[in-house]
Order: sequence, then structure tokens, then C-alpha cells
Amino acid sequence: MAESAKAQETSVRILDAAEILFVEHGFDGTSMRLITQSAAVNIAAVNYYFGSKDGLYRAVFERRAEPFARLTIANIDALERSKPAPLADDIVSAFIQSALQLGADPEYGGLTFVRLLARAYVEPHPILKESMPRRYGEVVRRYAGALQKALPHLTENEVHWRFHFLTSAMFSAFAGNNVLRLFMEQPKTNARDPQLVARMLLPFLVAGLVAPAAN
Amino acid sequence: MAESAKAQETSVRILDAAEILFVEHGFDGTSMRLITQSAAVNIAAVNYYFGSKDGLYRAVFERRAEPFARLTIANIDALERSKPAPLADDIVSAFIQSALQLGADPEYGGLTFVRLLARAYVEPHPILKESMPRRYGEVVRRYAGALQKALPHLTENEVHWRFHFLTSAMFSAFAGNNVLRLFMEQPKTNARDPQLVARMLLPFLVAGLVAPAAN
DNA sequence: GTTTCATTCAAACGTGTGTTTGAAACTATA
DNA sequence: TATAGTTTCAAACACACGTTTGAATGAAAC
Repeated sequence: MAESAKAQETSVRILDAAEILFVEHGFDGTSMRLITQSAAVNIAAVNYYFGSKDGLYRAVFERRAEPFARLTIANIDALERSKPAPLADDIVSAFIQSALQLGADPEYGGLTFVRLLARAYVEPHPILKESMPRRYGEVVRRYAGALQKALPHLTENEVHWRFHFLTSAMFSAFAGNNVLRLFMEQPKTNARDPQLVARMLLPFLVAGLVAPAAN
Repeated sequence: MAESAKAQETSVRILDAAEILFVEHGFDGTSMRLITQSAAVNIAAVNYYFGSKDGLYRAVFERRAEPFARLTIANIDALERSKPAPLADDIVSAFIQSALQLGADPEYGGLTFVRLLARAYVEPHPILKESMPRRYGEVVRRYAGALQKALPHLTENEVHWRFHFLTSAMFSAFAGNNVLRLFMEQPKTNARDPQLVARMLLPFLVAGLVAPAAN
């Protein structure tokens, strides 16, 4: 254990520890000493490798962001190649599937990164405001564009609204932010199994997307 | 201005300032000095009136929590009185309407409290884990129960799942946590008008709820 | 006017924060 | 083995944190 830990690169150990702790306690709630202690590393190592705590936060995101973006785009590429006019059902499936793969494959960061994204929505660090849109702008354009073609009865504006709702519900569900857990003692849902979450999510989101326009 | 500020109770000024700042910067990110400075109050006043920073956090929630719970329950009471077997459409409307009234009426805390709730999902302070379920358990039971009757083709478990998705999407939308804003430079949605949000939400959520069961 | 109580205030408390330092330890090249 | 470069380390830095203190101030009761 001590050996394998030693064998690992110091910077990677820091990233792994920080990723988990940032999810658990947020950026402000996670101290340098907690991170370095959890990574079994001297406290000066963070500044040595990442310059600052902000730099570490950025690095934690950058490690996962691009692989995830590439994954989601690869999925819609594959879909559109196999089916010239995919249905909303297919598109949502591809999107959910991306999050599922992210959660399943530790190389992509697993569920931890999904939870980190969910936290970032309500706790927007200035660093993200700049780097995330650059990385995910194309993802949104691709999926919203495909949905627009599949849902011609909706205005472009309304498609974006629904994609917004969809994304909120999906990330929140995968993140395990069991809203109901905050509201009642014994929620009847077990939000921890991603496969189950996905199976429950799909019909709900697809039906919501294809619903008649408002008004 | 100085007079009206002086006329207001000190403790209320602290609550008002803290409510806003907790939403903006989170619990850990909001310092006592920032709160008291923003409330134009001596720093010792927080401990004088609320005992501690934790006590203030609890007080910020408790001021809004019960009126909101009473409001949502009054809404479903009225619905069930006027309609013996309300449809999913009616129930979701009543739920959304509660959040809308909360957002519209400053006495209920306005949108600020909705945003605070949204933050609390991903940043669960120990204090909330204990006080929120006690306050909102009945709310969830009432709405989930009514939905169960309106959706007999779904298992109790699946109803809870969908109510979970619904709540996530709704609070996230009302909170103005525009997920897409994090992902693209110029989102096509303006998440700030609650009436508009509600109009867009309703068909999406209702369709999701009444969708055929998974599997 | 005096007394009593609640409230406000400036100042300081001890502790924890992110960051920096300069020497020690290690690794690889010569 | 000597040397150059990289990485680790204990210690300290200045500063911000939540909290406490004890005196000053205010208002109400007698």
C-alpha cells in the first residue's frame, strides 16, 4: 500500500484526493492541509505542481473535461452516422449513455466527476466560467441541434429550455443529489445505482422533450 | 436611509443580508465580516442574536421553511377540495404555483430562498439534514400520494423517482442555475423570469410524469 | 436623577488559512 | 564518485477566520 502509493505520481495523487474532497466539501470547505494529508503528500506540493489552490481546482476539472466532451460528441457522431434522422429518444439515450460511460469508467473520473459538475452549477467558481463553455459549447450545439431537427413542432427557444431542464434533472440524478433525501426521512429511491437511474430517467426525459409546445 | 435602516430590527437586517450572501457565496464562502458589514451591523451582533454562524444559518432557513411548507400544503388542500381526483397536470401546477408564489411574495423570501434551497441540495450543511425533513416530510407525502392516485400505471417506487426528477428540474430552473450558461457562451434561455420559467416547465414535467412506465 | 436592563461597539483572542522559504533528500547524468 | 536538476520537507509567513470580552451607550422603570 505504501509502495503503490509511492509509485504513483505525486501530482496525480493530489488530483485524486482533491477531486473527491471538492465534491464532498466544496472549494471553500476543502483546505490545503486536508487535501495534502489525504493524498499523503507534503503541503507545499500543491503549490509546487499547480501554483495555487485555484490552479489545482482548474487542473482537477481540466483532467476530466476534455475526455468527457470528446466522448459525448463521439456518441452523437456515431448515432447520426447510423441513423440519418435520429429520434428524440435516440438523442437522449446517447446523452445519458455518455454520462453512464463517464460514471462507469474510472479513467473518465467515474461518478465523482459527475457530482463535481453538479456542484459547479450552484457553486460557480470564476475559473469554470471561462474554461467550461470553451470545452462544452460544441456539445450543447450538437445535441440541441439534433433535438431541434427531431422536434420540429418546437421553437429553437423552447428546445433550449427543455434541454436545460433535461440536463438539470440528469446531472442531479446521476450526482446522487437526492433532493427527496433532504425533504423526507426515508426516501423510497436508491439514487446510487447509475444503471437504474438511467432506466428511470429515460422515459421521463423523452416524454418531457416530445411534449406539445407550451401555450 | 440611515433612519429606516436603524428602524429595522438588527436581527432582521442580519438575516436579510446573510440570506443573500449565503446564496451567492455559500456557507463557507461567506464570512461573518462580510455579513455584518453588508448589514451595517457590528460583527459581535451575530453571536449576540444567533449564538454562532451555524445558528445564523439555521435561523435563515427556519424563517422561510415553515411558511413555505404551509403554503404548498394549503395549495394541495385547496386542489383536493375542489376536485376529488385531480390529474397529474393539476398537482404539478399546484406544486409549481407554490414555488411561484414563494418567488413572487417577498414575505416568503422571494426567489432568494428558492436559490438557497437549490444550493442546499449539493452543499448539505449538517444543520439542514436534521431540520428540513421534519418540515417537508408531509409536503412530499401529500404530493407523492396525490400523484400516485393520478398515475395508477406506475409503481410507488417509480412515482417517487419521477417526483425526484421533477423537483430537481423545477428548483434548478427557478433558482436560475442556468446549467447551459456553464456550458455555452450565449444561452438562448433567459432563466430569470419566474412566470416564463413556469410556463415552460409545466408541459415538460407533466409529460414526463404521465409517461409510460420504464422497462 | 438614579438604577436596571438590553444592545452596541472597538479591540483582541486563539486558531486555521493559502502560500513561501531554504535547506535536505533524491535521481539521473557525466 | 562528483555534479546538476528535481522533488520533498519542516517551519514560518502574513492574513482572515469565528468568537469573546468588557466597557460604552441607549432606553425604560422607579
